[in-house]
Amino acid sequence: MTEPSTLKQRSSCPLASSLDLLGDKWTLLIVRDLIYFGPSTFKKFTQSAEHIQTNTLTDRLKKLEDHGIIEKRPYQERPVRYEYALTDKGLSLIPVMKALTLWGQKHIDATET
Amino acid sequence: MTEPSTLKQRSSCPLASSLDLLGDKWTLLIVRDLIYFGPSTFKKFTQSAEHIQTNTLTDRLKKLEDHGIIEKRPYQERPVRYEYALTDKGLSLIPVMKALTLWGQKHIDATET
DNA sequence: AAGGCGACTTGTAAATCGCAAGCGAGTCAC
DNA sequence: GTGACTCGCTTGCGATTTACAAGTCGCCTT
Repeated sequence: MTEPSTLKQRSSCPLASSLDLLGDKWTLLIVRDLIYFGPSTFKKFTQSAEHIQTNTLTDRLKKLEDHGIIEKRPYQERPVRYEYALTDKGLSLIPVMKALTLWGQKHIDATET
Repeated sequence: MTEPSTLKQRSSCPLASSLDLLGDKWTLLIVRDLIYFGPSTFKKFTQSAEHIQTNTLTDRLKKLEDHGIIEKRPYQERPVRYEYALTDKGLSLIPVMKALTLWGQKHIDATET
């Protein structure tokens, strides 16, 4: 058992605090998959176009779960299989995702919707 | 002279591409300072609450400039002093910042506006 | 009994980061 | 005209994080 991760906040600025939690190249991609395709498994995440590595995925899933953005639940027994799904807190990230997606479409070349 | 940085895109997803450019803990904080306080100098960036290191700052300023989000310009001669300011492309990040700031205010403790 | 699958864990090398220190051009005080 | 000071960086180095590859464990299928 690993201990739950606490958020190291660099300042009391809400933007900085958001970045402390979400500010990396992978976290929001996991959220994206959950928004677009619904609940997903460990395996499915690794098969998305960007090919996240398994150790990074483990780390991000744990962080997201520790902060109540996703929840992990078994969806079958024998064999136990898990899926990850967005919580309400996770769903509230949709506006953030939308803003970033729109900006990317408008300002970065070679993007498709 | 260092060569201009090109954007390494992991996929054609606009969200992923945005994260390729903006997805780290520092880049958007630089943009925040520019939005809140207007054009700023190298020194002033290092004095913000989160205390960015100078080598990281140099790297991010260059990246932002290379991608047309900020521009560097001398604001005085003798001695030459530089300031960094948002371009139109940079200003178009305001909705992204707003979304992230709102989310932080609502969902992360110990944040102040 | 052999092999496969899902969900991770481990090992290692490479890249990035934080922190401290130094540098070079220009200015000012004396 | 020499020493101190400021701004805008650059350099060195150890620590943390990441990428890539491989291995593990429990369960299931054949």
